[in-house]
Amino acid sequence: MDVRLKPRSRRKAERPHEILDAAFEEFVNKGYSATRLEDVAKRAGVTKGTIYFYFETKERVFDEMIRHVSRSIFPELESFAAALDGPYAARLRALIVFVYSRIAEDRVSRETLRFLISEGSRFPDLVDRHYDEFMHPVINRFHDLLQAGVAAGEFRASPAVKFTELIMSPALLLSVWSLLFASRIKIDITAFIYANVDLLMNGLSISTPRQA
Amino acid sequence: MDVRLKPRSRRKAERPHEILDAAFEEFVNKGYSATRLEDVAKRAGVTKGTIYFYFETKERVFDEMIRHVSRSIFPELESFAAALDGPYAARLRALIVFVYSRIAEDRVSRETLRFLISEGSRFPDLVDRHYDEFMHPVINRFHDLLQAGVAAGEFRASPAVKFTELIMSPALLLSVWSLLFASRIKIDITAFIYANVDLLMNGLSISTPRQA
Amino acid sequence: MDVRLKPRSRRKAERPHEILDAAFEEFVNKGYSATRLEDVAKRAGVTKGTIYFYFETKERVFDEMIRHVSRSIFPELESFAAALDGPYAARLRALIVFVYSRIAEDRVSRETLRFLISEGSRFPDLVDRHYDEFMHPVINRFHDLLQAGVAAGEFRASPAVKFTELIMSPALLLSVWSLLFASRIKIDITAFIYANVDLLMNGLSISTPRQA
Amino acid sequence: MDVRLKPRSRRKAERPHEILDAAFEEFVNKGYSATRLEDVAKRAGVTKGTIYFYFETKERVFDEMIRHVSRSIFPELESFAAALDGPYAARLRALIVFVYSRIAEDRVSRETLRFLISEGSRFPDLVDRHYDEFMHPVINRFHDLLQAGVAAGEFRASPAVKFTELIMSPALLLSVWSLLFASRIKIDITAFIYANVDLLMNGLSISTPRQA
DNA sequence: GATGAATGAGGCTTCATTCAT
DNA sequence: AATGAATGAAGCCTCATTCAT
Repeated sequence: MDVRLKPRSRRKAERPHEILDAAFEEFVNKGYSATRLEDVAKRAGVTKGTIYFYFETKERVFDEMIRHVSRSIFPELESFAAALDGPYAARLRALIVFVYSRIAEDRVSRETLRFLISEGSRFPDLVDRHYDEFMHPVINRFHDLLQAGVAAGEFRASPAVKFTELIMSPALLLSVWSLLFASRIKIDITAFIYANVDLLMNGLSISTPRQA
Repeated sequence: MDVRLKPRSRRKAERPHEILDAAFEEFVNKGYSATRLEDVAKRAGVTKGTIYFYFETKERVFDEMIRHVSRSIFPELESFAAALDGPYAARLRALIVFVYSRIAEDRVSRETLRFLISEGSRFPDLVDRHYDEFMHPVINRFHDLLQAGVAAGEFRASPAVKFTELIMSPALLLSVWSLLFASRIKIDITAFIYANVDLLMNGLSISTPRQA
Repeated sequence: MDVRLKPRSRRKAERPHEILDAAFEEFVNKGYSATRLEDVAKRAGVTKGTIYFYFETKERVFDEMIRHVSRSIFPELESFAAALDGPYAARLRALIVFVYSRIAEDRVSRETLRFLISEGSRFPDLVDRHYDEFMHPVINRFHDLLQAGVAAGEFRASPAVKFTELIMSPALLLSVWSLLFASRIKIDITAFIYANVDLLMNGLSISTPRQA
Repeated sequence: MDVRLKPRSRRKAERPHEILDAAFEEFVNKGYSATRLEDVAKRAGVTKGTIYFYFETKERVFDEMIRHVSRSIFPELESFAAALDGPYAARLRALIVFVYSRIAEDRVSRETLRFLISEGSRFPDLVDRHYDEFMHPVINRFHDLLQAGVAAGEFRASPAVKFTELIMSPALLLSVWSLLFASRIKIDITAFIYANVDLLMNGLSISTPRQA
């Protein structure tokens, strides 16, 4: 699909997105401060000036880039969680797999985590927003599910129910692992998830006779 | 030990350390690129020129700062692990608590993780080094312990034994949580660890009758 | 005359004037260099491109703006001066009042002086033109009047006759005062002119017995 | 005095002054906005960076440049005025000559006037300061002198006594004239001043029999 | 050893100007 | 005629680095 064939007006409407996509790649590579807007422009196939036609400052480019890319991470969490039925163990397993796919295996989500960690102090409301829009809802879904499972007598009333973050931690580890060692050490994700679920289900099962 | 009492020669010998400590704080606050050596100097109570007397470049300051601060994270891991005895459940619990204290609760370790995530692409051997010196040994110690526990018939032969990272993931989560939301949301660490251990021990116990 | 009622062709013919009027305001506010053509466009209710349809460069806009606004300053000087009659004191007074109204009290004239002073070195022939078209004729009219008054025995042959600029200087002061302190200190212009004329008439009167 | 012979420390102390002197020339030539700090640096024999070592911003350079050069305009006005004695006509003449020398004939004072007119809206407190420190004191001295002369029966109680600015206006005209036409039309300043004083003394003399 | 004045490359940002529509 | 997206030269400012003292 040759870019030159697109009508001018068509291209125009896409410019901001193209710039933000280019910005994502550059910011991922170098971090906020070390990224040169000129390089973003080059990657987007425009010149510096064009960026400033659409965005006021470099900070703004960063901020809107985050909004742009994180747009697609979790729109269906609620509907997915609501649609779950059957035994709670199966629901939990399904939700875990879903979260893995969105958090650990998705490059955008992973790199967004990197931005949060690297640039959080420079963009504090970025962090707030992500807590409110992503972390908190996920934690809540897990929490609801666990509590319902406990109420149904399917899960043990483990203290972990109050720390749902525990459930998510392996997915986060996979994310961080990817950010750090992706190019060095590969992890068999399917097997990892399987092990995760195995350990968790046993940990939540009610018939364990021994002490913690 | 009053600083003013130290003989001049003594103080001089500490200059580089003072600079690296100051560098740690500044790099933590702003990241590598956005940190000005002038601010490092100011915090260390010297002038820019002095930094260049001890270190060749800004990169060098960063690199040596990392070595300096991470020096103290894990010197006793091996001896600690070797000294463990008694039931494997108790050993595992002790090792987990130890790792929490070094990884999740220690500020230096936490911020080092931030550096790895933020500046990893700029300092690739930093990442390698940390994998070799910290990650890998910890994983190995857990792995050995779990295998021994399984061999002793105390732990179930869970697939998680092959993914020891799973065991560490809650501590990592706590670390990342701290890096992101420290100032916003507090977590009761003791209760968190307790929940973590509870879930894990149940997950590893042999008498669970049900499916994964 | 409602703007909306004007036929399109009529409005188009006025575009350049509207742009120049807008340019005047913007250049007054910020000076030549600091004025953005974009702001001129906005004020004129058009876009940047339109300005370039009518004017080749920013310099050209400035230059034509000056011609446009200074068009109206002095067309009637000659006829006004020619129409004067009666005693020379009365003629002089009338001419002074006329000049005040055109130089000191007229905003365009005042701001043109500001342009001459600020941007004179960038637009040298602007200065030449204004000297030839405004300064020189005014000085000449005063000069003729004073000489005629002296010849008629009404005015003293003061050396000031050769420095007619002296006569104009209070009006210039009022102009400059306005440019500088307008928003801060008010001057009662009528009283000022009265004092000016009083002093001048006494200075030119023949019957003064004492030395200068 | 070869610059290279000066000890480094000596030169260092002079740097800010040298920069401000260079800035004066550049700002005079091009105005605030069109002046490039790089040119100021070149003229001062330093590089861009050095300017920023001493001054925070371009605005600051301008502001301190004004303070620097206007430092010397009027320190002795009060003492000069206080030292006047003898007939009031002679005092007035002496004060006028003094003011001419400081306002009309001094290049720094003249160009400062240009700055006030050109950049006044960008540097409003510059205007305030100059009114308070220069305009107002001068006007007051003239006012005191005229009133004393009237009280002593030497001067006519002209309404001009209340508009002392009238007395100063020829000097201002000379200033403005210089700013505009210096390179084109020369004025014989001595003769101009003589004519000014002649006209003024006659205007203030008490024995004028005729009406204003 | 230590200072801090000086440098200059480099990045962010602005804006006069162009041009396809 | 008019638009407004796009360009790119240029200016302000920062800061790693150097070096005379």
